[in-house]
Parts: sequence; structure tokens; C-alpha cells
Amino acid sequence: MLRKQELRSAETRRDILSAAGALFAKRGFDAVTMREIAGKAGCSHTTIYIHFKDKEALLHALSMPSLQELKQRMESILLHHDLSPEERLKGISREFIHFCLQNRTMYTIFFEAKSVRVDEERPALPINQLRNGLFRLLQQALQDCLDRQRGDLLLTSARIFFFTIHGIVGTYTYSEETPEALMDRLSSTFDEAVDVLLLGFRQQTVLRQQTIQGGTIL
Amino acid sequence: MLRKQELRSAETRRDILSAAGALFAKRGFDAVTMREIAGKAGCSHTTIYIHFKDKEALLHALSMPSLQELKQRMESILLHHDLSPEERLKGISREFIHFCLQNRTMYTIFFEAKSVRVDEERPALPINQLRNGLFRLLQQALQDCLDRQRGDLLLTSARIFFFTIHGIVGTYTYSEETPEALMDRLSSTFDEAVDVLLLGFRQQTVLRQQTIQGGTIL
DNA sequence: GATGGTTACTAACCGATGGTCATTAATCAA
DNA sequence: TTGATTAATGACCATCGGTTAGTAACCATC
Repeated sequence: MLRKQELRSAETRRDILSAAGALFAKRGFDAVTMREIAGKAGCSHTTIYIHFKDKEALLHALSMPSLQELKQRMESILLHHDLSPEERLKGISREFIHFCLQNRTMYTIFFEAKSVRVDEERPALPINQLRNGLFRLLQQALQDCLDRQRGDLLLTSARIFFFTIHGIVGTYTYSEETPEALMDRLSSTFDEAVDVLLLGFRQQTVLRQQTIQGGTIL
Repeated sequence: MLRKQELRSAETRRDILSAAGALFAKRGFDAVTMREIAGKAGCSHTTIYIHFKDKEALLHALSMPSLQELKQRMESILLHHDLSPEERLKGISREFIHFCLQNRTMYTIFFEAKSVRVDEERPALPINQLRNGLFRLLQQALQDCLDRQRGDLLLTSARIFFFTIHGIVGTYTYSEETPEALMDRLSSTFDEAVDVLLLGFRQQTVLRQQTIQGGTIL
């Protein structure tokens, strides 16, 4: 059945999403106004509120698909078994960093501020599941490199690893350089960070086992 | 000479600063309005604009002294030569993290977003010098632990170290827990992160020297 | 094919925001 | 006492995110 109304509604919704996506990406969430989005989408700013609860809901609707895509890309790297575990971890990390820098205007919302409020509305909101899924992917890639680490020790290592990745993104989120320029200039530093962390984690495991085997009492 | 005008002006300015400081710390920069600050300071909101160019200038005026204090605390730890270099590094890191969590509503402004705009006005703005100074303190504390690293290698290590610290702060900036609760719950994780990084940096140095001495060609 | 309800949309409006400006009133040098 | 300087203000501005009453197109039903 051809329902003209539904078609028009869906088209308006798409127009709003694509307009908002372009504007957010270029100028950031706060700097873009609802009226601006409406203007670019070719409708009244009130119409946006028919399709989305508020400005933030618009951002979330916009961010879900790209987060999904990121997750898929990270998953596919994790399955590349012709790569070494270390190369997989570096690839996943680079992918994550690159994505966050590309979507830098939304990153803070994905991973920080607004998750609390969202939690109130729906405890197991998809975006939070996605976020946890991304962390688990990093953790998995890390475990492949550290097969002697499990349980709490692995979780702590994954946390520390995440801190570093998160800090990289945070450091360059507000840079003027394009994501590609940043990745070109810094990807070797990022790889080195992964190397250092892996060396540290492994050395730490060795030290712990020595402590246990050596039976240090004091 | 007792100039009543100057005294009153200075007092009003202090009132504004202390009111804004309390409000920003409690509810965050964006959530606090100029009228609110004015109300608490006992003046009209217009008066604030006499003393400060805009809301952001108010924040910067507010942040300078606490950043100064942080720097002094970090410097004093660096001079505690009865502590081991590792303990000094951990102490400095903890101090930095704790400060950033205590001033979490201003942290993003200190270290991220608005520095660009500020740069336009005054290239060598004090706050940027301060920020670089803080980084150099971290770098110094790190060098004390890694006396075999110098120059570019040390700089890269310091960057990676900063990434991690920065990521820790970023991860918990929007937490609901108090800074003290967070430090209690996580300070051992933070210490462990420092341990891991140090182990990694050292191991990396060893590997490089082996490569050089061993003369690996391919 | 007119009727009545639903749907997509909008113009006008709301309170509140950051910021400006003409004006007032106190203070100061002469 | 006078005239300039200064701190402080109240009225005002454009704009923001968001609401609401109302319009017009659409759709199923009689």
C-alpha cells in the first residue's frame, strides 16, 4: 500500500538527519541550532520535534548507525587471523581513534556526559550496550595479546589500555587538524603507545608470577 | 590614599569570583547563568561584564589561581628527594588527577576546547604557559624514573604517559562520585597504570639497545 | 463522494540565555 | 562647588530550545 503520508514523513526524517549530521560534524553539537537544521532540511524547526524528542535525541539517533559501523569494522579486524594479535590490537585501536576523531563533535556525548541522563530513561539503552560492546572488543583484542592474563588482571589491563586510547582521543579532539592529518602524523606514536602498554602488561605478569613462585613473604 | 571606589570595585570583583567559583564547581560551567552568579554575588548581572569580558573570561580568571596551586603542589612533590622517583611520579600523577576531578567542570576548558580562541587574543597567554609547565613537570618526574631515556624518546614517553593520565581524568570526569571517593576506589588502579607504563618504557629502552648492540639488519 | 478522524506540518509564542547600552548615582580632583 | 570619572543598574536585544493551538493534506468509512 502506498501511503503518501508515511513516505513524506520518512523523507522529512531523513532530510533532518542528514542535515543535522552534516552540520554537527562540521561545526559541533552546541554551535548548531535547531532552526539551522530545519532550514537546511527544508522544514520548520518545530517539525524536528515531531520526529525527535529533543536536540539530544536527534544526536543519539544520528550516532547509533556510525557506532554500529565502527563496531563492525573493529569486529572484522578482530577476525583477521592472518594478522598477529599485536597487529590486530593496533588496527582496532587505530580504527577506534580515527572514528572518534572523525566524529569528534559527538564523541564527548557518546562516551561521557549525557549517558547518565539517558540511563534514567532506559536502563539498558542501546547506545550503552554498544559502548560496552566496544570496550569488550578492545578487551578481547588485548587478551589475544596477553593470553596469560585473565579475569581481574585482564580487566585492569583493559581499563588501563582504554584510559590511554581515550586520552589520545581527548588530547586531539579539539585540534584543528583533520582526522587524516592527525592519523598520518601520529599513528606511529599511537602504535608505540600500544607497544609500550603491551610490554608493560607482559612484564607485570612476569613479575607477579616470579613473586608467586619465589614466595616473597614480606 | 583611600580610594573608596577602588575598594568597592575590588570587593565586587572578589564577590563575583567567589560566587562563580562555588557555582561552577557545584553545577558546571554551562548550567550556571550569569544572572545566578550576579544574584549570589549581590549585584546586577550587567556588573559582571564590567569586571570580565564575558562568561568565559570569568572562568579563566577563576582557573588561573587553582592551576598555579596545582603546579606548586606538583613541584613540591618533585622536590621530595626522600621519595623514590617512582613514588614521586605516582604522587604527581595522583595530584594531577585529583585536581582535575575536583575541578572537573573546568577541566575541559583548561586543557581542551577554548584554548584555541584564547590563543588568538594573546599568543603566549599565561594559561597556556601554565599548561605547558604542568606537562614539563610530568615529563621531569618521568625522566627521573627513566634516566636512560632522553630527547625524542623521552618526549614520546612523556606524551604516552600524558595520554593515559588524561584518559583517566576524561573517563571519570562525568562520574557522579566525589573526587575523594573516586581516588579511594581507584588510586591503586592509577598506581598500577603508572607501574605498567614504567615497565613498558624501560623494557622498550632495553629492546632498543639490544637492537642497536645486536645490530639487527633486517 | 461527503464525513470524520488521523497525520504531517507550521506560525506564533514562551521563558530564559548571554550580552549591550543609555542612564543614574556615588566618588574624585580642581 | 563644580565637572569629570567611575561603578553599577534597569531596560532592552537577538537568539536559543521547546510548546501549543491551529491548518491542511490524507485516509478509511459510510
